Amino acid sequence: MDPIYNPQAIEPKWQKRWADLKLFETEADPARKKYYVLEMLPYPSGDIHMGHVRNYSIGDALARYMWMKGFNILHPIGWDAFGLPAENAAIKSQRHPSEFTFSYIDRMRAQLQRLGVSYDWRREIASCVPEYYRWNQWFFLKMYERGLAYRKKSRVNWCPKCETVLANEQVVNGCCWRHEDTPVVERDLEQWFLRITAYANQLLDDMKEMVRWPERVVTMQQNWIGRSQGAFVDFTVADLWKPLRIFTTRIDTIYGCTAVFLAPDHPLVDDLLANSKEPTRLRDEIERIKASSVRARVDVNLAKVGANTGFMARNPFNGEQVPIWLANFVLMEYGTGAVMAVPAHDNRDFEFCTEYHLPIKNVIVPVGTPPDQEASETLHATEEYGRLVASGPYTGLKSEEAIARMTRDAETRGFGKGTIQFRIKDWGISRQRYWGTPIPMIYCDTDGIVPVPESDLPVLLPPNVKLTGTGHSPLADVPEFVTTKCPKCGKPARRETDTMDTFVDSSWYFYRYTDPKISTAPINKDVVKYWFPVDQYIGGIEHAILHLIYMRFFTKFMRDIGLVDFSEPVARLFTQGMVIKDGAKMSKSKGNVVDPTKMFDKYGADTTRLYVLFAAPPEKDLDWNDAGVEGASRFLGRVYRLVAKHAENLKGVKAEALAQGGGNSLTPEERRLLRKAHQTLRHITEDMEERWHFNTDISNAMELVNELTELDAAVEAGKIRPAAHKTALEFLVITLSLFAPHVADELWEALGHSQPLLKVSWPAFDAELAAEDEIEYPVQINGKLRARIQVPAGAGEEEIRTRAQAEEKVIQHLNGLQVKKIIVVPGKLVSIVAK
RNA sequence: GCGAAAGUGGCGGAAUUGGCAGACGCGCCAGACUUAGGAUCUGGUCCCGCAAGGGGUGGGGGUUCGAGUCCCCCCUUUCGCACCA
Repeated sequence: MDPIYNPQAIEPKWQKRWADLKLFETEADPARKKYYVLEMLPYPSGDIHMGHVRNYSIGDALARYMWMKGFNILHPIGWDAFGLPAENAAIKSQRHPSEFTFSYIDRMRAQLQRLGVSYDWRREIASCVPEYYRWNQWFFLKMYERGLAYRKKSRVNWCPKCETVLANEQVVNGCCWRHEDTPVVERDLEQWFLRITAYANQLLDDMKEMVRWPERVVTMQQNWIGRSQGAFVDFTVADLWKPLRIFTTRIDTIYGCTAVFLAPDHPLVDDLLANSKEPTRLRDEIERIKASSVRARVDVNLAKVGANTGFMARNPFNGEQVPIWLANFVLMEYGTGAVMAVPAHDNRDFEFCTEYHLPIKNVIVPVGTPPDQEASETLHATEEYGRLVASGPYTGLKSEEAIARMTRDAETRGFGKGTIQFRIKDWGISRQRYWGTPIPMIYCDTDGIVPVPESDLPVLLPPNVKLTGTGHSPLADVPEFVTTKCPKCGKPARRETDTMDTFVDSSWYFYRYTDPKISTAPINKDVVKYWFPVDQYIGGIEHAILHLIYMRFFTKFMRDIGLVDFSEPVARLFTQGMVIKDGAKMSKSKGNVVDPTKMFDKYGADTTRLYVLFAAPPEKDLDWNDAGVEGASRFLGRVYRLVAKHAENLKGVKAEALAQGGGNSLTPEERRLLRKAHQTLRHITEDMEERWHFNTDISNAMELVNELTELDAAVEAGKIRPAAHKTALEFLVITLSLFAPHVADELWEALGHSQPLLKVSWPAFDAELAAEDEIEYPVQINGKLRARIQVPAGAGEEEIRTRAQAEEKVIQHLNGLQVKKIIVVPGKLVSIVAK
């Protein structure tokens, strides 16, 4: 073997060997236990970045471990290939987005293959091919059949840079998720929506199955879905005899209601205007409030602004009339767009009512409050539950009781009902762009909206299209696409020209991997049954409430149409940290990008992977440091030389012979080396099962290398026999194969093996060999470390105590003191309390 | 404002259940080999102190024989949500 570590020769050699052996190709096999490792599929942007390297290195370490543990592994990769960047590049260069996309895929595939990840490349998918996206259309039609896809005109988020609509999930701090400094503007557009709200309750309830998901992600999804239980109550607009429905979660405070607040765009506002005695003033006020309303907000701490409409509303519980105000903080999109103002028990209402000198009426007191203190002055809102006062027949009830009873009474008396409101909205999927899945719908003057028949799928994206990026659907400019026949009446009709949000593509792609070529259905049910659920999904936290909620929604829908028989697709989720350099996320605009391929050229893929896993635990952000890569490179060089030096001699040696000897016949040096080897194996085995602190796994491997280096003289002196030496070296190579697989296979071969490491079973560590035979006990006196004693591992507490007291330094420090207590913690330390 | 996570040497980080703080690596210092070193190897490296010893995990308090770890208060950073009635 080459005496010098040369990754540029080793890595291509093994990548070719693995491919020739079809090492990573797997099939469903009901006789074997399966394990599905999934990493989030990349967008083909042109080049892989360090985030990809990190993601796939984590996944590969796990996949290779599970492989060696004997599982049948599904480990696929594909391309999230539709989307705006390719379209924007196409506009600039007047070429077709598919040119960019496919050439980028080729380039990134080559880069990924250099990384040497254990993918079954036969299963590669790209979402931009008709064989894939026709099933997006199929899912859409199935949803349409069931009333889960629908079209409506609504106010939508529009990104002026993307020139398209965004889903709520794609709006971040009022700005576009892809353009963080571009505020989203509102437009009223006819849009297609997927009724994710129909699954809101299930999306919440099924979280009980997501026990192996990061709590953070579960919480974020809970907040996003935002379920809240409350009641509608119908007030009446006094002069108009019109009902005005409000939503509240605190019906128990309704006797403290001193006003009703309307969103400025509430439908009743037009009525009020028409009947107002001072319409001019009111119209001005409305404009003013709209301008400062929550929806148009740029500032985070928006001041409360409002205006009195001059109208009154009647509270159905007590018949009181309260003024109707417009308020800038009331959202039309949530509840009913109208709220009752209870300034004594809601902070926002309090702030508003104080500002506009509206009365404040206290109706809740803490449960133990004596009667004479009930009428204390209100200086701030108290939002806690308590006991009702001044609340007619409900006075004296506790909040919980009152909520139940008042909701029931509102129902029986016909002016309200209990309800559950969600914060999550339906998923707007129409995009006014070209490079996406055409929405398979047809508009006919006679028959209205008509779905494309399933047999006519796919609706193909026309290849010849002029891309201008001017904010209307490019497909509308392609007459041969737009013009079609109505499937019902056969008369000329027009096709829908919007395309789907690309998050539709990624909502079910991981099912497709199990049988990527099937042409009769989106998925092969039987194969899905074998491979699912995904055992481990790995990706960035940024998808916590985008992709990761959409894919759950899709799975529930797939279950309801009989494609799958479970409700949650992913058993365990891992969210990796970002890759940071110089205190900021790597990005072209900041100029702090480290190009992985440059690292491959300079150090090799193994070193790059090893460094990325070593520099930080995988869930934390990773601070990139060029000097650290040098360290990883040096380490692999050291390992290589260590094995290369002895490989020739050890080739024919059998490793197992000594390891099974129970330790008795070993020389002290052998004992020491094998102890370290088994300790390392123990640490890494246990860590792979649960913790995944690859950084400490690698540091353990480094310690083993240090031990091997220190004991090298003993090897040469014959104090360590070849079998023991080889065992230690093999453990090192096996554990390294999870993180640096190419060099590991090279060394494994040099040690005389013909099968690659993936075919080797993960060895079991020997707890006896890993155990220390002497333990060093620190001895503390009054909490201060005073001495260390060596005690045989089997020693009892009494012996440890005696030895500690006999220690010279201990005697010195106890001089003149009286021992009160001696605490012996077996395996840990001795603590002496003295006065 | 609400919620979550975090704060440990010059740097990345380790300490899995309350038990020797700083593993491992980077950097730095010294030495060896060398024509040379940005290769390789060896030793050193939390702070104060010659030493004995003392101090030390954002700050302050507490529980405990013993606290980076548990409890209370405060500060800082990052992330998520942000008028959701």
